[in-house]
Amino acid sequence: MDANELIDETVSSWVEQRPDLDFEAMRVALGINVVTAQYAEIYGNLVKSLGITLGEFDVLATLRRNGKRGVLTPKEIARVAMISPSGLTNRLTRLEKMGHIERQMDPTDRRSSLVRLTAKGAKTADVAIERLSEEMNAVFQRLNKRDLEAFARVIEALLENVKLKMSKVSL
Amino acid sequence: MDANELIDETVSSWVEQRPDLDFEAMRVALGINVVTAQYAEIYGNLVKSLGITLGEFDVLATLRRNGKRGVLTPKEIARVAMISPSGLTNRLTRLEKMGHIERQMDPTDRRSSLVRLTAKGAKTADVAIERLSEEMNAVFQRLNKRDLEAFARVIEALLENVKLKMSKVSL
DNA sequence: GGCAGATAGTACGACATCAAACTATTTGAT
DNA sequence: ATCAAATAGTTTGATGTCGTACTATCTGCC
Repeated sequence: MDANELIDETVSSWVEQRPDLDFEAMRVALGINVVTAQYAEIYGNLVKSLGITLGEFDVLATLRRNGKRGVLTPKEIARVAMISPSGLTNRLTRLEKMGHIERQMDPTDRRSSLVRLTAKGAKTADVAIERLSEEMNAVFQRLNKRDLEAFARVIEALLENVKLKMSKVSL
Repeated sequence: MDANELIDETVSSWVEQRPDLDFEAMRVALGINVVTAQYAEIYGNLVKSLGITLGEFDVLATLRRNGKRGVLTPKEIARVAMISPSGLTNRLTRLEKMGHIERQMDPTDRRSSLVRLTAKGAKTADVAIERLSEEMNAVFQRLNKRDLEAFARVIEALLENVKLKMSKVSL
């Protein structure tokens, strides 16, 4: 039983049970869900070999690519990583214990703080992003170029006018 | 700040920081993640108005479409819903308390049990799937037909040879 | 300047999940 | 027929997240 078979099985039993409804869009949505879950697992295992979770990598990656020398406030990290304030506190605490980041007082706003990537954290982020981008490029390289362009257009259209709230997304 | 802008921002800062790597596949993968997270939230709110979570709906839906009169063993539910055994036990307990399902002894195998959809559970599943399919069709109707076909092909190709394990997927 | 309201980050409680250990039962090899 | 191994489902313990409430600090209006 592979993923496409499971999806076919799911959709055709719905069609059988509810012939009054149209499940074609659902087939696509179900496929997206399974793809996402699948790659979340693959990427999760990949960063696990570096001793971190996907959520933790998300924070390291945000710092690595966004900050001047890897320094950002928690608020900014939360915005880009799309995580709740409390979830971020937990991630930062774990990363601090592991020595991937340091927290410092913000001299200009005593409510806030500055999160800085350590050398160890920067190294981890770099190795992870190298492997992840390599893995993703390998996967997509096998696909039909023209279809892939259409794929990207659909994704973009689906996200048009989507305002972001909280939700777990990585990279 | 909408979703496409966030993705653009993310990818271009990566390109700036690591010009030695190729992030084009990552852009697409990131888009898929955001789309999935976004629709998980929309669908989650939709079933929330019926008093259940997406995971619980997943079980109701599996029973509604797969069983002879909505009866399946937990093992079969776990297979199709892609959830761990312990996670399933919890979902079933919650659904039983709410009166959406009943658990009975399996006369042919005393280790196992039979999970049956109640009238209330079947009604909930039907209302939910009507609204969900309607919502999804409305979204996809706005998209370019040819692109959508290519989209489906890419999804299928990505899932080729994917053997399923555990992961949370709904519908 | 002072004070109401906004804002930054953290603490706490609840929740859903998984992995691993466990119990009860069935299967299959000899 | 017996018994080791496999299987079904539950329990337990740990994890990671969110929502809400809380503390500390800043901002802007008067």
